[in-house]
Amino acid sequence: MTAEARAAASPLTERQEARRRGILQAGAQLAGRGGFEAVQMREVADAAGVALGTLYRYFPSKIHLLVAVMQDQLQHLRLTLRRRPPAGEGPAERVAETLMRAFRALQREPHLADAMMRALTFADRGVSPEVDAVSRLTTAIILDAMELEDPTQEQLSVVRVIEHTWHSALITWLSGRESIAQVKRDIETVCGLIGPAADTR
Amino acid sequence: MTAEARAAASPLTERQEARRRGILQAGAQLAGRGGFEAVQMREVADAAGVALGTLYRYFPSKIHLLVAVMQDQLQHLRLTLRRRPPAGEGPAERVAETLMRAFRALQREPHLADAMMRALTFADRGVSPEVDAVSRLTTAIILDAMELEDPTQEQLSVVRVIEHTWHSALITWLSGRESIAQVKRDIETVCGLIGPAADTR
DNA sequence: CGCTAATCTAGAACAAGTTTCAGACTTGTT
DNA sequence: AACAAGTCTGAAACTTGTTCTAGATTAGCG
Repeated sequence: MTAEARAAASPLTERQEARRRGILQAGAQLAGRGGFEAVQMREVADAAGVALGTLYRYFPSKIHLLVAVMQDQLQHLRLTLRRRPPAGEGPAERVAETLMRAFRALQREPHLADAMMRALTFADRGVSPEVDAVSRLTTAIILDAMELEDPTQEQLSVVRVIEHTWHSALITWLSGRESIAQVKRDIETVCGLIGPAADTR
Repeated sequence: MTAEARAAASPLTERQEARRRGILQAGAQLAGRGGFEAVQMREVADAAGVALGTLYRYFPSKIHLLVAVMQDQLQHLRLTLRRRPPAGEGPAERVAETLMRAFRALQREPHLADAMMRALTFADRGVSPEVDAVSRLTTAIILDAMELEDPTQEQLSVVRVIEHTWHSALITWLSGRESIAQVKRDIETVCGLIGPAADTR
């Protein structure tokens, strides 16, 4: 548990922490079974052994819940990547490899991916802080892969464009309008923006 | 045969065409006033002077309706662009100019933009044909700006990446997590993929 | 321990998207 | 003109996200 979470909201007790985790797990499980629409708040509450009102105290909407699930998944991904970092030669290759690894993980759980991505892009201003946390995590993962400490404005814009492409390509794939091969190509294409070697000229 | 297949096959009568336009206009008007959530199907039906069941016969869901509104807007945009094409020197400049013009138009109607974009990215497989039509229109607008007749696979992937960036940057702007200036920079950055003039690599 | 405030539960209630249905109206055909 | 098929209306019903309430439970504290 981070110090920020403690500072932002009043710290959760042990049982509350357990409840929160149970809710997240129930949500992820239902999402994995049937995607966004299968995550029904009454069922989540049931599966987590918690009253509906309590669920809403922890996560003020279905979108909040699914964005939190996504944050959870990204944290796992980041740890996995720390243990086995991408092995490409340049930053562009490493970012592409990182995203393709994430993509393959999502392909194994397309329903979960559907629920998370739909929630993320449908989120309105009321969920901005949470969506922003997800976005910062994604940025951090990409910057990790680039092995960049101190990005310039241009590099940050490139990273944003990569994130945009990543999100939108996933959505397009999930709705059946783009193939796995096309997503792969899109990722490789956008990674071309990173440039083959930033400081050779 | 499905209802859609029939609708696509058999042309609408005059009155039906008028009803359809009335519904689209009512939808766009409500969307312009209060965004996605302000488009309530009962109100749309009311404003269009049509029964709820009829509204659902023309547009089988709120998402379908808003995606159709978007298609309508894109068709207008394309005509406008035909009349006054972008004047940049290279394809990259012209695409950026085109997208920035569209962006400025959306800034004038942020609520409408919200309703259309949220519908577009939230659409599931059941709306794929309609979303695909919007996507093809967008692609056509970009290819128009590039003045490209016969794009290669690589060029098509670049166009897809531009579209992804365009959609996702708009969503991010609409939810208040990215500024107008950042969206502009993202557009210019991704247009860098088009390559300055003739590619020499 | 005993008190107070916060939290949790069960369940009803509400809101908006969607479905359904019986009856009225249009349209095209003979 | 008369009929059959399809379309539209008005209204109720159903679904699922969200809110609300009254009472039970828990946590922190003197």
